[in-house]
Amino acid sequence: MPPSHSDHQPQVASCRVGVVVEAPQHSGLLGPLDYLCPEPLAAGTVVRVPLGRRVVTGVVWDDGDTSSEALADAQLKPVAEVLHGLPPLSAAWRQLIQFAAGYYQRSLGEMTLMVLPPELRQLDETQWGRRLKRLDKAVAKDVGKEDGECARDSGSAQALPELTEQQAQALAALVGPTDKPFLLWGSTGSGKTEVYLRQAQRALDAGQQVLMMVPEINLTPQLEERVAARFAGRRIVSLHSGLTPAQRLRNWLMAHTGHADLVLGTRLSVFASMPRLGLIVVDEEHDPSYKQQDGARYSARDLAVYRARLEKVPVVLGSATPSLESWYNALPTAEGGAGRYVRLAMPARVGDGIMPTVRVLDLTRVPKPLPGRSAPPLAEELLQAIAQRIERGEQSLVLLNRRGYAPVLHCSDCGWKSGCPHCSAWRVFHKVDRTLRCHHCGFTERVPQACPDCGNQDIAPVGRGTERLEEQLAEVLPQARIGRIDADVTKHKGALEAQLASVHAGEVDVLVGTQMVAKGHDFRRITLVAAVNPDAALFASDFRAAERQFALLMQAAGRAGRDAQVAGHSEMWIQTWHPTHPLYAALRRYDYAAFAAQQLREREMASLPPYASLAMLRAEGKTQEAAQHFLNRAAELTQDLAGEAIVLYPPVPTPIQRVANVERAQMMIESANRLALQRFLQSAQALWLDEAQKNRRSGLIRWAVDVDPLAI
DNA sequence: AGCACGCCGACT
DNA sequence: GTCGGCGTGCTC
Repeated sequence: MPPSHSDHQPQVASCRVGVVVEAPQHSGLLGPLDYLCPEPLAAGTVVRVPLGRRVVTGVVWDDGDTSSEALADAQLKPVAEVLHGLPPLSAAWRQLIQFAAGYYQRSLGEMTLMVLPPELRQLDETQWGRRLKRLDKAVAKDVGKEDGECARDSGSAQALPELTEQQAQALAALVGPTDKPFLLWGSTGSGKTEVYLRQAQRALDAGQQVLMMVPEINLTPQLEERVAARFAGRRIVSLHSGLTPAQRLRNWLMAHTGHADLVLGTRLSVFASMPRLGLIVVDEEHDPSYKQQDGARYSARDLAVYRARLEKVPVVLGSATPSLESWYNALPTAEGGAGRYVRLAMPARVGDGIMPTVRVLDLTRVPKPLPGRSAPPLAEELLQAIAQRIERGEQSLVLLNRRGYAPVLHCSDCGWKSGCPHCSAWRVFHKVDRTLRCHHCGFTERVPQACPDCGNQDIAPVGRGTERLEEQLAEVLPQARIGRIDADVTKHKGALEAQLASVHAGEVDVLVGTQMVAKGHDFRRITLVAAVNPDAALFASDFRAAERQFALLMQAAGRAGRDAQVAGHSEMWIQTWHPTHPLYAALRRYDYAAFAAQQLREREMASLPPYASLAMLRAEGKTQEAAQHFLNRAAELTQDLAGEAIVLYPPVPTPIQRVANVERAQMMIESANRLALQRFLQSAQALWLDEAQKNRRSGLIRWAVDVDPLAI
């Protein structure tokens, strides 16, 4: 570049700063880039800097001229703008990002910019100034209102619910002298939320901020309301991807400037900048949505634990069915666990509510339908139980984890099936709008009148989803008012709320739904929950399938009978071909500990998490060969590096091999030693990067490392 | 990732 | 003769 003397640097620009800018791992821009500035800038300052022909947002990472001076001052460009009025991001925040970037194998720049509000990345200095002014005004107005209306001694107005013995014990332990993370293991309805709220109150009273994380914000409106009601005098902001860019920036700034006392958010909120952080809560810590599934694949739960240790604040992980990782960490060493967390158990339901009786319905003993008659949608016995509920004016919840009418259409003449032309998957028949839809790439067509291959008019749906179950139930239970909740219903704005309201108002007798209804919502009048087809998870190739299914069924059971009057005759039905499976045996007794112990034994024998660490090298290519070739080369190149401590498994196609005409393959990497795996990935990355470059011509499209993968 | 430069086919 | 395809390479 020409040695231009821009008017930004009238004298000698004496200082050098390292600035982190957005650039992916493969760009070769790994660490901070050096820029010149007229006066020193504090680390954490947000700046705009020239990068190539553009000006981008970046964060000052180191203020000293500690960075390698490979480039002379003359080769450096000056910082373009400083976002004045934005307090620098703290050292702790930067360390969290640095750790996350290293652990999940992404560039520092990508990680940093990814977790800042998207809006902040767009603004230049003048736009930023205007925003800041508007925000200051809003804060001033709010604060005035607050001081005028409610005294700061929040909580005095409302009567707090009385604590159970178990809650009191858990709360006593939470002030105990330990810096270990807490695992709050409390069954559904045991009052975990009350413990969070009391502990949050303590932090707020001490002038600290609270970070409360939930899996999906739209599934937990009830928690949001409770938090808002309890801390009416405090400023509470939410942080999730459903906000508009302006709201997201505003709420992020409220947290960053310390104006917000409590941040309630999804996984991305683990990166919220909070100068007075005093407590982190991770509700439903086992939930898979804490793991980001694309880009930088971080686990917000694991980062919450890291952040708590970093900032020396307590962290509470809560669940009725903890992830086996957390469970193992909380298991005392005497019981074969790691003893790294403190386990707080709350087994009893509040208000004497008991869990519904589990009834395992053995499908092998259900008589076959008479010739010419079709089988009923549910076993006769279960249908009768539902009919009884309807007579008594009670509600039933029927769970089927598959939306649409039927998962596939089939031609009985020529054998044609409704495959997706772009994916290795069937297109699902949706009867409501007469479409065939691919649930992986979204490809949608009107359902054909006749078989596209042979013209046969008689193409039939095979299997069933929630739409069909709803229809079939309406036929056999003509007296019932039937409702349905799944992703197809809720994609229309407000539909979920409307449907939930009608359930609560008692306008629905039988609610059909996918797993999304099993999470979070309280249904006071449901006294029967039925899992129609829970067996698939028992024999899935994914080693975590059983763990997920157990959590889901426990959660589903918790939907029933939360009122003591009805809890006595509440039931949880399991329709299964494998009635003696240990998963159902444990579920019968709601014995998570026994289930976990059995799973841990299997994991230990198979060298799987939590006894081993995993990473997955994933590749996408124009052909399956291209994807696998890269993985094979990647393995060859790093075989020596791997040595004894790291096991590289042969590359295989992913469970759904082709999505949107892209072929996918993956290679599992395993080690008994987490640190060794980290070091390996770190060194391997450079070699893979180079190899990937060479593979582009032969059809490699993308590749990425997934550390601690959830699904394999 | 952007966004250049750069060298080969079908249009005003 | 130019507009534009996306292959290769760089950004303090």
